[in-house]
Amino acid sequence: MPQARERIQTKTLNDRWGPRMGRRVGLTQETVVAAAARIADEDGLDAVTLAAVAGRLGVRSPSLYAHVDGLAGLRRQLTILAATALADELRAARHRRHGALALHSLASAYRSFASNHPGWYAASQQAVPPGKDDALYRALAESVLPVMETLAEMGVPPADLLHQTRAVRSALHGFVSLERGNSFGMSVDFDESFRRLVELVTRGVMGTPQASAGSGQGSTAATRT
Amino acid sequence: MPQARERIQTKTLNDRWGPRMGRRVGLTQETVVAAAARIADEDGLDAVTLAAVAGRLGVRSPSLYAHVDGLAGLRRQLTILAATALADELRAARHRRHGALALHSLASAYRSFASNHPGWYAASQQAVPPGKDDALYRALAESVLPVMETLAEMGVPPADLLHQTRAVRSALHGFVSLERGNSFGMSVDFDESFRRLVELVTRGVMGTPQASAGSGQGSTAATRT
DNA sequence: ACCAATAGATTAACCATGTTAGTCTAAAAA
DNA sequence: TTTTTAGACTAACATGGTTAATCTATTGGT
Repeated sequence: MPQARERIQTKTLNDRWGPRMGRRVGLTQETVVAAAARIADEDGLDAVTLAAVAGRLGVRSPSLYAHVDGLAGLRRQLTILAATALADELRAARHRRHGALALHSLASAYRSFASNHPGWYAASQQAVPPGKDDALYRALAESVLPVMETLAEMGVPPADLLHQTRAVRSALHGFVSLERGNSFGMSVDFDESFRRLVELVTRGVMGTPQASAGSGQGSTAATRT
Repeated sequence: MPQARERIQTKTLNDRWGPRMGRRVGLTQETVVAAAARIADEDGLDAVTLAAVAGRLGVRSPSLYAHVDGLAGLRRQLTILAATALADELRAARHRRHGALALHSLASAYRSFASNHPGWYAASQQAVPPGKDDALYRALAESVLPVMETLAEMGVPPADLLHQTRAVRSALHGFVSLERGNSFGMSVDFDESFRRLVELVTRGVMGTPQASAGSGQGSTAATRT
């Protein structure tokens, strides 16, 4: 039986087969990133490891490399997904609202997103690696756009738009980041603090007494600020 | 030569001695944390690993356990060191200044600290683990105190102090975090943006039109807000 | 000066994670 | 049906954290 013998020979090199060695299990990039996203929200962004994702999908870690470019690639995809989700929420919050009300709604949605999806929020606010990565930058820009549009619609002059957008983002991200990081001692009245912060920022944005005649870009195309 | 033989025998159990096995090298907790601090600033907070610290000190990783409680303990110590350093800077910035000028100086020092010591800043703003850790909390509270004192001296009523302190911290941390994380697209005019943000916040804090008669704590003892 | 105890370094070993290389086979394509 | 390929796998290695057991220079007592 040369054939049987050969089979045995080839198998002996590698004879501890699982029940479905080589069985395709139907992973896609979306599946993998979705699993990572669930882990991020449930166990924190730091718990997003290839091992954990593979474990949840019933697969071994190296299998993920067929769908995702290692851990770095997976985290990048997760950032894109998270930024896109945040952008959607912010857009929806702004929908059909105007002026200060739009800004308040936006701020509220921002904080809620971080509360409902802490892992996604963390992913969406990760340090941006240098080098141009179009898809990543576009997704991040999308999440900033609603802020900029709201301010523009509130009458912030183009020359101030960039600075004011940065101010609003700073306030929102700062508060949410400190709150999520448990960095406010004494756990009282976070809601009230946030309400006041948003009002402070709203007043500051609507006042806009300084213009300094800078060169403002007229359009609000998807550009990161 | 029985003596020589015995030496050889005892050595054969373990014959790959480095040139100074067991030689005490004079490590202390301070030395170890200082090495970690240098690495944090030079290569980023994520580069602070036991292996890296040990490597810099010319020592093997397990040796660090005599001085520091594992990686978690090391990072905790680093946070304390960083928060203390930040507190010192903020205190100095406030020194002999009053009103809006004090706040501007404080804000400037805050941003400079993050710029000069990115690793320390990151360490000082880490998510705070739950459970009471007195030394850690005290160090973090120290770094917040100058903000609170400045606002109190500017005339913010006690009932508003906690909220306003949170607002200022949010704005500062948010801006610095986004700036450090390369999250502001188009690298123009960060200084101008920061200047405006600080002025916006200053106006908002000095206005303080809402008081809502909350129960303010009269003293500004070292309490985290 | 000697001796015992200790502090602080070491190696060894183990676990988890990321990654690459090579293998195998079910599924897709020819 | 045969061939090719995509997608799973094991094996092997690197890096990092951690514990245990060991050794010895230092320290402190006699």
